[in-house]
Amino acid sequence: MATLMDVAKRANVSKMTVSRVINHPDMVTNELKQLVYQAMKELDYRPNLIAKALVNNSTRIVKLCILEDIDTTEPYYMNLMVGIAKTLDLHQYSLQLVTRRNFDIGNCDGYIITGMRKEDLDWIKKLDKPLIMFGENRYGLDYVDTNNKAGTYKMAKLVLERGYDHLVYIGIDSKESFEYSREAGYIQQVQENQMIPELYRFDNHSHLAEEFITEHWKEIEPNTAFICASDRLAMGIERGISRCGGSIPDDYGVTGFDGVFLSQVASPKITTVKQSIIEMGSACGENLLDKINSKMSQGNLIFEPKISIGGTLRD
Amino acid sequence: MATLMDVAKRANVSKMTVSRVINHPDMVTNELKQLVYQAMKELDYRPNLIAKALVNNSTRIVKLCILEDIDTTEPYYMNLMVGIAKTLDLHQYSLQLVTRRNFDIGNCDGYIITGMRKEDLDWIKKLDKPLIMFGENRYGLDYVDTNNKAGTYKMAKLVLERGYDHLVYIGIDSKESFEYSREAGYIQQVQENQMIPELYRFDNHSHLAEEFITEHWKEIEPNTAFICASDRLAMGIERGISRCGGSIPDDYGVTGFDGVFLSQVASPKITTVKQSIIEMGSACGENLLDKINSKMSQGNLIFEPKISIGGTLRD
DNA sequence: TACACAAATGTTACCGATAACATCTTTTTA
DNA sequence: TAAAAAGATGTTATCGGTAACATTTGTGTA
Repeated sequence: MATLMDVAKRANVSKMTVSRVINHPDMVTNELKQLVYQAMKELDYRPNLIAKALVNNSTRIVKLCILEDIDTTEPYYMNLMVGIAKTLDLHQYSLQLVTRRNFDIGNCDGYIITGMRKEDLDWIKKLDKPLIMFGENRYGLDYVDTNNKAGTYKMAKLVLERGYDHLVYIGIDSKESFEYSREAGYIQQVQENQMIPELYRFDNHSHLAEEFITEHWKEIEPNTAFICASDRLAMGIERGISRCGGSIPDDYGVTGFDGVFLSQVASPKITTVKQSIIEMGSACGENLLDKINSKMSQGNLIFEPKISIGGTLRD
Repeated sequence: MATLMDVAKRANVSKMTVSRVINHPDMVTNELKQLVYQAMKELDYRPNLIAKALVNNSTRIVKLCILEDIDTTEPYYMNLMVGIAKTLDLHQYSLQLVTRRNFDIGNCDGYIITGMRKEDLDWIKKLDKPLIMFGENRYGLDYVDTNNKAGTYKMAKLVLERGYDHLVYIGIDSKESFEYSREAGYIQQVQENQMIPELYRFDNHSHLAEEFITEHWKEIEPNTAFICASDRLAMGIERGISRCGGSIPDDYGVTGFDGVFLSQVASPKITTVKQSIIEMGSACGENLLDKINSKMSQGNLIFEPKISIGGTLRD
């Protein structure tokens, strides 16, 4: 691998001139610049990032802390990582994955954190490097997220337009901020239409939603739609209705939230609030790198979700 | 952040002594070692990995090349990454994710590659750093994988024991090595029982398997079991049978392969050949790091799969 | 023409670690 | 007991870059 020195010798200039051609090209005459470019090309020169990092006292590492249990989780995070990695690679940063099992925070230039619980706030606040949260929070930490409230608000609207006259919300039984926002979107839409909200909450497992349906099947009138806080729950609801002999989408509607994977595998495909996780991941990375290079980026980045049409709502 | 120098001053020794305490502790007297340890503790010293990397002319970066399309993929790769990342972090390496969109190979100490196609062989052979493939291959590249053949072989055996007398294999329509191996396992088991193999192949999408069932329902006799090459296909088969009014597991059996996520979400849960991807990822990382430090590890690492019992086979 | 000042390039020191060699101390051996 | 060998520690150079300062060259002005 060619070094600065090799290029310098070949171009008959000093190392600094080469370094300047790269970092401050306006301080070098065109003549020398050409020589240097030529030499760089001939030697296929690539700067040594490690050496650069050493002088800058940086690590070129970003830690991605996924604090939720990954084992049972949707491909959601995979997409997130792909998005983040894409940006980081572009700027020649690399990634370290931190999980609760694997809890090493140190030796990095910044953090992206997701799935935090309240008790994590302590150590997070102590971090002395730039950080950005993935997922809304109410602790004043900068974050990137979907506009959760708008997602369910829009979806509920769509469901009403499709003529279902009974809207039930199936939520995730958790105190996280995103859940409150999703509930709020549903509630607002329903109230604007002079209807009474009806909410149920479960752990995020399809079979719980399925059981809910089968156990309450007698009480569930046709023309009801279920607005679910996740595709997983939606899948359970869908399966429950099918099992009880209900007809989707004619008599019952179902909608999900995420649009990463499950909504596609379900049958019929779930009409869902689609988050473009890859894009959000990229933005997240971009944002963090800006902070690291103190281009003063701060505040939140909210993405408007889109509705992805499947076969669980009638036309 | 404290440096070697700081520790050295505090302990009243030279930098080299401190360095030796860390890397060649047997060359330093106990007395000095204690002093140095003390100083390190007081200053909370952590070696600067970047500086270390510079002298070793290494990057401490491993590239994970996922050459398959990730967008539509199961959480499989997420688990893989978690496994790899776990090991790498332990050894203070970090990860860069390479995809086809994002194709930067360079500046790293080694590669883990998965999802390669035949045409990738060219550039892969040219890589001048240690590499290990995730997933079996027949190009002589070292790999880590499940014992695919044993997986379907065992599964077919189990299915026979459970009394199904007609075994159909539902494969993935691809020329990859793992698929051939899975087919081979099924075929061998079936032939050992004087039965005639019956194989179908589809792209790895649940709805294709589902359609297959609904379209051929008349021809499918009760007491048939479907050995599928993936959980996705199994899910489709399962749904197709349910839709046609068939009873699982009483009249029909279904088995999958992977056990990462879908098998859990399906209903009933799929009896599947479970791969412990996280473990395999760790092993993969470990193996690569050994190669990097030229502890001469080479050859393949084959994991014996386990059968994970769901509700798609009768007792 | 000479001097001041700006622009272009080169030199040196440094980032934080380690290897190789140098020096000093202790032990072994004849 | 002196010389050689072994053991413990320190010094220097180095990895590949960049910042800060030093030097050279060129230009404008009196």
